[in-house]
Amino acid sequence: MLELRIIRNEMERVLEGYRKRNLPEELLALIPEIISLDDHRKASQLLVDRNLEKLNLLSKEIGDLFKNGNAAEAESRKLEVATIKEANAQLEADLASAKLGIEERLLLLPNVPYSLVPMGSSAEDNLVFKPWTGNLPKLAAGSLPHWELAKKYDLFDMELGVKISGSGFILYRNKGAKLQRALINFFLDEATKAGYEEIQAPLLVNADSARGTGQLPDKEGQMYFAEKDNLYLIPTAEVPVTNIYRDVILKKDDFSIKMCGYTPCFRREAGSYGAHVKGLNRVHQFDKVEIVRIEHPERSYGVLDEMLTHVESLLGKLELPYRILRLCGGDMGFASAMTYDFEVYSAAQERWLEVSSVSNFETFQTNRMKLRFKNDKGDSILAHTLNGSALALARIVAALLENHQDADGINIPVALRPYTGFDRIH
RNA sequence: GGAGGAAUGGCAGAGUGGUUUAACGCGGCGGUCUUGAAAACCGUUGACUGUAACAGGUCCGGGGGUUCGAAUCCCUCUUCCUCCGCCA
Repeated sequence: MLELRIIRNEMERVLEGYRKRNLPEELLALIPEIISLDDHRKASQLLVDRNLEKLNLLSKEIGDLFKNGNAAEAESRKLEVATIKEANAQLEADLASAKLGIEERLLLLPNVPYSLVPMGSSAEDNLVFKPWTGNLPKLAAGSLPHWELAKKYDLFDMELGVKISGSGFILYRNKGAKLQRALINFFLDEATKAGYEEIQAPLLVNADSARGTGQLPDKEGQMYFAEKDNLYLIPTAEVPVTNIYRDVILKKDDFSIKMCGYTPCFRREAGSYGAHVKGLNRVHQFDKVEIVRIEHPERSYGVLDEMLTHVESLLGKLELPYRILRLCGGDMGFASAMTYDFEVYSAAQERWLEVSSVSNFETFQTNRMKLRFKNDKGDSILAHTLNGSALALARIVAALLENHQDADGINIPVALRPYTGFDRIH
């Protein structure tokens, strides 16, 4: 949730940022409404507080009067109290509705894009921040897309996924299952080497956690929900891992906080059926190792670059051609201030697949989570949060299978061989 | 699932209706002393809101209620502990 402080103090930057997102007029119109509601809130608060002060004083007087045996005088003060309370009830209702109005509107406003974010309305306008400079793999005639390779080498089964659960659920088997496990371990080990603490977090979370990282109310329809227990299946490890620090005040030397976690991710992907959902390209359940950082605001963009380097090294070791996009305002997620997407080239499909998204949320999550640190002056300052996939499995598997195939098998990248225990699928 | 108990500041722990403006202690911070440190002694010590700065207001697990007045009484929810049952 965007800080009210930013709206009040940095209006220029907010408006400039929202132009990059092509924010519709009706949302821009919320900004002056929020400011006037907040003025109203302050005024009401002042009046309410003054009345409360009077009530506090009167209560003390009444206590003293009773002690001194002056019951008559005490009773007359009680009448005074009743009058003030009645007047205050209306003011308090007024105050509550102003607060609610501010909250409702703030929840509708996305994060303000960082200065480097390009203007744009769709994926077309994303900046290719780091193009692939090598040659794209050219596959021999007869090369197969990953869903055909899966059948040929018995790696995963989509029909069984449908039978057991429904469309979009995959059953991995044999070397397909082992490849999954190998990738997860590889990614976790690489993150550990880079200094990230490994976390195993709950896969179901409560509404407070989903709200903390911004999935609620914005993406409610994208999450599976266990109604009986009021728990959401996580769409990413970001949710449970970041929420470790909900309602926490850090000391300044608690930085840097670096955590990673492997979890399955559950996404309903409502309304996204279409041409590009074949095979592993878009599924309801996939595995992902996520890296999460909690940082001092002055360092967060340096850390974002550091995270890019980490993801790059993973893709390099997997011998996959990749490029990095800096997302334009219109294509960025609601909560993000700047996002880089990593795409790997899927040679048989001849298209780029998004395999990682690395974002700086600045204070958008911490404002809602109340995650702060103490500066030298003793003020509580909101920390910055960042996270990124390092990496997401299903599409990586698709690209690995397609790019490393030859006529009668698939080669496993050297870095992964200690983890798979085999060099080749054939 | 059943029966009982509990939840107070960073930690520990008093407080059962009116100097609680939350005791005492530990820890933290500052100081005295010391070549330096420890010990000892003295002082200080949370969050939110609000103000130019004061003032003021809110917060004793969450929410609601009783009362002139609630950490304290009532209702409700959540979490933890003990015992029983079930169980990977």
